[in-house]
Amino acid sequence: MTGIPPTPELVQAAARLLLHDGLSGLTFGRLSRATGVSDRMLVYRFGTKATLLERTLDLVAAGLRDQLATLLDPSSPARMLEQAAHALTAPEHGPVLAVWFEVLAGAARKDPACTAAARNVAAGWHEWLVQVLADEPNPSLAASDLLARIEGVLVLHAAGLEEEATAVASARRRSALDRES
Amino acid sequence: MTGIPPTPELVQAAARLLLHDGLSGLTFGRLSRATGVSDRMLVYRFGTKATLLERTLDLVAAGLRDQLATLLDPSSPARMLEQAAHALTAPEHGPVLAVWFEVLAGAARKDPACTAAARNVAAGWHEWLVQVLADEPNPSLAASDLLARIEGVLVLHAAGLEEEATAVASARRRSALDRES
DNA sequence: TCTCCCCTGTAGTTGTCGCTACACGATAGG
DNA sequence: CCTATCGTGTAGCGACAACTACAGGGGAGA
Repeated sequence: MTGIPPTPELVQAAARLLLHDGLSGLTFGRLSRATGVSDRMLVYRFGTKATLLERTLDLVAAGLRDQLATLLDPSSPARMLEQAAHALTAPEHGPVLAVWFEVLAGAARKDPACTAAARNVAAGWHEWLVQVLADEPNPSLAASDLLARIEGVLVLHAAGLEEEATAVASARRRSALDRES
Repeated sequence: MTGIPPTPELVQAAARLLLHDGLSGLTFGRLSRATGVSDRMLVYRFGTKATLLERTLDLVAAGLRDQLATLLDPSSPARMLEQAAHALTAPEHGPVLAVWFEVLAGAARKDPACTAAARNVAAGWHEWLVQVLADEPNPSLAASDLLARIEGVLVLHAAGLEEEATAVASARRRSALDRES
């Protein structure tokens, strides 16, 4: 018995809440308090908590996908790892990374919404990188390799090994990726 | 007003629960139901939820640290990435990975317990890899690089890019790590 | 004008959360 | 033997979760 679909502003407010408070912090009650819309209306519009999460994750995933493209300079593939690491480890991206890790955790537990969202983001990134690295002998592998390195650096940084992370990201020795370009 | 310290069996039961249900699934109530110990007694022994989480994370972190050492063959550094990826992406490690990502998410949000646990695990892994890669020109950097690659592959796998993950892990072309050894 | 249905608000239900107040028995020191 | 502390149980607190029952209000069609 779900009513009219939720307005985009509502989903954006939910996304803001999600980034601020994490997956478990996104509740009807909090969203109600944050927007002034009564929780009853939120339930009416979204129907259920699962779809609220789904819509919100879709929006956040779209944002994450776009983020890489604006952060990286496609013209110098060899430096994209450094650029990505430098940009994404900035403090203002902490909440986004937190949600990303939470989604990965959900995916590791086979949660359907998280699995879909994680694949959404990762596949989008990979696809974009394949475009960028089209000149490589094996663009798909190069994209996977670069993506894995970026993610690895992010994990190291989140785990508190900041210096090791930047060292890996900025290593000037020729890497497999450099050799291929 | 905390009483006698919790028994190791209690913490182990908490760790089992944590792996099964995630960070938010570790509650006094559930642990009570799982062990038969009344929740009142759990509160009495642990004092507070935070210390319950702390003790449990300590135990899980120790397990995670040890896990790599038993999974990898130090005699062939060039294959450790492949070994780690193959072993850790097995289905039975799903819950452990989920908790690992959850802890990373907490660390990204500056949660003290998660930050400590994440650094605990990552630093332990790094330290062990430095020992193993002592013959490299730059053991610390090589260890960071390998660790980042492993984590990156795990992320890709968790995000549903299984093929890309195994491709990266098993790429037979000479990598930076191979050249250094 | 009457009616009907979509939208919205009030107020609940049921459950779990972390945590506490308090009473009771056993045990151990004086 | 008295007392006092320790360990344990019962019961409950207030907050919050997702969700529901139900009563209106108000515009649109007959």
